[in-house]
Amino acid sequence: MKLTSRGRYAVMALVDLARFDNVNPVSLRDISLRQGISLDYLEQIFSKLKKDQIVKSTRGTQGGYVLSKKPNEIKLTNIFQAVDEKVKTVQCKKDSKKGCNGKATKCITHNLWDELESHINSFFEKKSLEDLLKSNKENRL
Amino acid sequence: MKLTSRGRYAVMALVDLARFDNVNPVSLRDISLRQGISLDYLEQIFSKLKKDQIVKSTRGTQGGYVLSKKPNEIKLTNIFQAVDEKVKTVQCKKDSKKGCNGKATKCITHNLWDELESHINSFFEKKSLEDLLKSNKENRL
DNA sequence: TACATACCTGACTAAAATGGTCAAGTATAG
DNA sequence: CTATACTTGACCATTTTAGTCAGGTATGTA
Repeated sequence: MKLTSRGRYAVMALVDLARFDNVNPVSLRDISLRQGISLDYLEQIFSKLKKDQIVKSTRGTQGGYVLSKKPNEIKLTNIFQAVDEKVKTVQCKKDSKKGCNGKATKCITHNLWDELESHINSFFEKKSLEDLLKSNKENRL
Repeated sequence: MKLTSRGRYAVMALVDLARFDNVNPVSLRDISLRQGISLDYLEQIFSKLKKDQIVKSTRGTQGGYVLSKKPNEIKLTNIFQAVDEKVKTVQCKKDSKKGCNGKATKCITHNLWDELESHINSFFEKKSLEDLLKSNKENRL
């Protein structure tokens, strides 16, 4: 089980964005330079973030991205969901041949993964962008 | 972020094993048939479990595997560790070019992943094979 | 002793996911 | 009208996953 770097980049970029969008929109180019993430890759990620209305965009010179909500309203769940970084443990739906179809007869460990999933998600649901900003006040890059 | 099926199979197989090893060793062939997991794949998995002393093996006719500890002494952490199913969130060690080398200058989200990791691991450390056996008493396959 | 059973080992592979790059746009501020 | 910056979609190399396959080796039983 591992986290992909897409999810990590998304969070890094948004924290960066939250720090700098006070006045003007922030360009991906700036984020790319500051965080060391490929510009092209950032564009992919932000198109997803936009589709889920986590950020808004302005085109043209001086354009860029802005958060569409307040930092404390953006939870990690939202971010991960947007970039397809979902916590998926079991996919028993397909294995219907061997008893686990998610309905009547569950495989022996089915409940376990359900529990795990909600355990992880509860972590993501509590943490907001604001929390990350705060914990970075001291430990500033 | 997802769990691989190797980890899932390992847990399924061990629960199965725990249920049937009261008298004789359990052959992988039986587990394979009951759980619908390829025998060859099971062998790979059990060689790892054996290396970490979670199971013991007996060769020859009537041979098979037995747990080397009591079900309540086998935590999920142990199982996952054995089959290389480790929770790894960030690998910042290599990205040393951009500030995060895990030491002095951490990347903005470094602490976050550390927190996440221990949150997940605490779940795995609490759950033992015995817990799974119990919760399967009612919900028996 | 032979043979079937079951563990043991390592090489190999198809398919999917990951982590990007590249190319060709479109919109807009100045 | 031009530079900037978002937008879209195709493409690709590498790695990981989830196995398969082909050989073993050990051992209880007949």
